[in-house]
Amino acid sequence: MRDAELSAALLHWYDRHARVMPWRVSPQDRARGVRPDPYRIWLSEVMLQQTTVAAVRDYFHRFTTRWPTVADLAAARDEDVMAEWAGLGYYARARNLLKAARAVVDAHGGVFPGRRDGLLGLPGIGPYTASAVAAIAYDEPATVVDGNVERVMARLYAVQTPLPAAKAELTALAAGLTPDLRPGDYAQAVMDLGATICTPRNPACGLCPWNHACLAREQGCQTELPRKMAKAEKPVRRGVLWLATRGDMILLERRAETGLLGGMLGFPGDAWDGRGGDAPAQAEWQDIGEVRHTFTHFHLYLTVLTAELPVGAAVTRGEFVPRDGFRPADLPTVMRKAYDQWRNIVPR
DNA sequence: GACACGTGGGA
DNA sequence: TTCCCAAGTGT
Repeated sequence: MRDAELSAALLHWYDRHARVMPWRVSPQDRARGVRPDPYRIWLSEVMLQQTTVAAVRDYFHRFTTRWPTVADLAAARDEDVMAEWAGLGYYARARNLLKAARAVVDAHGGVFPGRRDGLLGLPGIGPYTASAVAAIAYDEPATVVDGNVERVMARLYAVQTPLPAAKAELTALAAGLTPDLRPGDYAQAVMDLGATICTPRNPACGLCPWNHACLAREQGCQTELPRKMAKAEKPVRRGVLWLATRGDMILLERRAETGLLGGMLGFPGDAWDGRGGDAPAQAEWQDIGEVRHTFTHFHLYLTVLTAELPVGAAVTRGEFVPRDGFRPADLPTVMRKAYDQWRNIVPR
């Protein structure tokens, strides 16, 4: 099949099998002239970076309910946005989301750049997201290349080069298939194909609209593609978290703007590098057990220390807040694990 | 190119 | 339990 025939076959498949998502305009509605809201497309695409649709759904609903437009989001307080993002991970996304929203309001009059090149200039928008928003929201024939597309192209053309070296080749192959007609539907279609049919394990080749053109299937190597460079083993790191109370108050500390969990709320801790650190106060710290958490690039074993501080005690870090004035859900997951540990051991 | 950067779910 | 990974970006 020629490229144009492949694209047409995929769009035909998408017309019947498009997944329903809160931010998506169905191919049927789109054919009737319904346009997606660029704000919602952008927000969903940022949330979906390295994150599953299932994990994003509730966050997307809460964000769009609380901040229905980019102007609403631009006017939000940083701490509110970070709290709403808590648990979704990759917190630089939330920080960049706010920067981009404010840039759109301040520099673009509240209107998103209408082309891929303009979108690329916004914080948190890279090659993938710029293409996705341009294609889906503005029907620009931009080529989306995410993990799904890389996998689909590697199989369709039996590319044996391992990732990430194969990235440029896979991008070129994907670009060759991108149609001028319905590029927004096509972008979503090729990603849906990768997410539901051309899956990493056990691809459903029997249901694939491209199965007769697929070189990997012809060669029987589809489950081995795309090849990837072996990943380095995750090191183990250890550290402590100090969970202090004073009556009905609990000690919280806002983390530095950059780096791990940047900008998020948490409990004071050491640097988690085995070199120790300064406790927020002199006290008889009690060990209430270990919390385990795995980040992208290391395993973390945390010792949770707790103490009830007297009213006059000097506190050098963080801020006491009323326990009923903060929600554990505002914490990143590793901090929430420590909080849960404390709740289970020190009830009430 | 390499590495930092989260999380939860599935095999 | 452990590993892999899911609609990537910034440095």
